Amino acid sequence: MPNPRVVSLDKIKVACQNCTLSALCLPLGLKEADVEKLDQIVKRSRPIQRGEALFHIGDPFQNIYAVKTGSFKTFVQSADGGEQVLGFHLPGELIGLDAILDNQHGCSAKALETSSICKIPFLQLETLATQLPSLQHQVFRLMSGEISKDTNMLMLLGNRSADERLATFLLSLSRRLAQRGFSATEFNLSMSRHDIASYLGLAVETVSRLFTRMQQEGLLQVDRKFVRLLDMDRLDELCEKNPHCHGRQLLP
Amino acid sequence: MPNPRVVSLDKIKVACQNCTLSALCLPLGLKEADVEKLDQIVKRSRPIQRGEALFHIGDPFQNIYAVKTGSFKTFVQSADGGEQVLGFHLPGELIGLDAILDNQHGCSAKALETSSICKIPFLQLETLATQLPSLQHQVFRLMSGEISKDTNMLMLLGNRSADERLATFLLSLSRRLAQRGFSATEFNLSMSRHDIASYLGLAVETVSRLFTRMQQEGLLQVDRKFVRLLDMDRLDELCEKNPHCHGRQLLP
DNA sequence: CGTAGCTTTGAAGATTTTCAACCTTAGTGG
DNA sequence: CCACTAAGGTTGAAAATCTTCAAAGCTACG
Repeated sequence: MPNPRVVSLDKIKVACQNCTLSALCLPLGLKEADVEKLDQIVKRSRPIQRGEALFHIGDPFQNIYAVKTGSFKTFVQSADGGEQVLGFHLPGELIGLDAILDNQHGCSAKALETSSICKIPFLQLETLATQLPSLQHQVFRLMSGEISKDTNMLMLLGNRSADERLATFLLSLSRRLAQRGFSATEFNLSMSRHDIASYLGLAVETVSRLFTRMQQEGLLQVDRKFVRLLDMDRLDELCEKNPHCHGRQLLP
Repeated sequence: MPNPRVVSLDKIKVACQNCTLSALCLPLGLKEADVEKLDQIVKRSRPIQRGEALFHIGDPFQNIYAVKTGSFKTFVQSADGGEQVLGFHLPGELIGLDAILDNQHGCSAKALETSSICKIPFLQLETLATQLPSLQHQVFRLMSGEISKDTNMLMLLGNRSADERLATFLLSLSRRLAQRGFSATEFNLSMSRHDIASYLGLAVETVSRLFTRMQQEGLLQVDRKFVRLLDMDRLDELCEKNPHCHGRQLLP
């Protein structure tokens, strides 16, 4: 049995643990030697406690962040102190890519639980990307993926009923967690009902009622933060409904 | 009076007419010599007729497009043949940045009127960006801007009433047209009511009623495709409402 | 153990959608 | 040149979803 410490593959594994690889390189593209160079500019960071801010809206833009463990929400404050949640960020996902244009953050980011991140100085990343075409390509891809993600969200909010929104949200979480090796059917919601409601453009009460009803209908099981998806097929059906039909005939 | 043909600035102007500069370089950043190089990879294109497709969903990704004149919509087809509109693209704006990740287009694009575009081969743009750090930076900025744009849209759809959505939509058009030197208060809606409704996540009838009511209230004047914004202040107020109050008390 | 905060539940109210019909516009062909 | 047709737009009334308001239940944490 070979000692894993001596093979160069191990370096990739190390980088992966730092989430450098998982976030920036996972969709293939980077050579091993390049991963090493990338790893050198990534800053480690102490754990971030639940409720602690990663950055605030208006902060000067310097780093992008890759979630290593835990989860974050991004949001903007409304006039009366309320929050509009813009997104949730799970392990392996990036935060801060929207700040490049204005050179300052357009939203705030806060930890939903004790989390750890990798800090990537954007200027250094740019410089390195100039030297490594495959890295440049990778960053383009990542940003493109971010745009696609938002586009999908637009479709979700644009023309879908509350049921479809919640189902889509849960399946999105499921898929993203499964991608990281977590269970696709059982997980904890690190965000509050309030956060979910804000994100989906619904009232808190509506989200609460939906959870209750979906449980009664056997679609899922929910206990406080814990969720178990029971009928993935029917949940899928809810998501695939035609935007213009609102899927209202689906439920009794 | 100097002959504009001989000064090198003219090259920028030429590029600008091709929309290379306006889309890719306008937010400063590129040196004159670099603009010239960029201009060399941009392909001109014949006019595109109303209803003609720029690309279809699933098409292999090769170019990004900059709108020179006219306008486009991006959309996805739903199960029953309906459309979900994802965005409208005015002169100077880019189309196709969401296709990099999957290497194929995730939506279709169609001309809303007779339009012209610049075709930018993405592979060549990437290669050039490797050589020109300022161009690389510029592309990062553009993509970041695209993410911000979507984020704003999420906020719009997430928690706002129909009035606020339409007001925000109209002011967004106004601002973007003004940026290109068009009138900020009078313009033609190249898209149908159906497109607007789909984009804003509303029923066609609701959009129609809103136009009628806003006209009655003196906010604007509307005749078929033509719109004149009369009370920008009150329209602004509609947009700035707190997401959680829904601004419903604003209207009688 | 008690309080604060989050979640759930109920009923009333409101905005928006749906359904249906009518009107207008643009384009076509006799 | 006019009538005709199809598509898009407008309007009205009923239905429905979702929100708001109100209150109670539960959990967690000091």
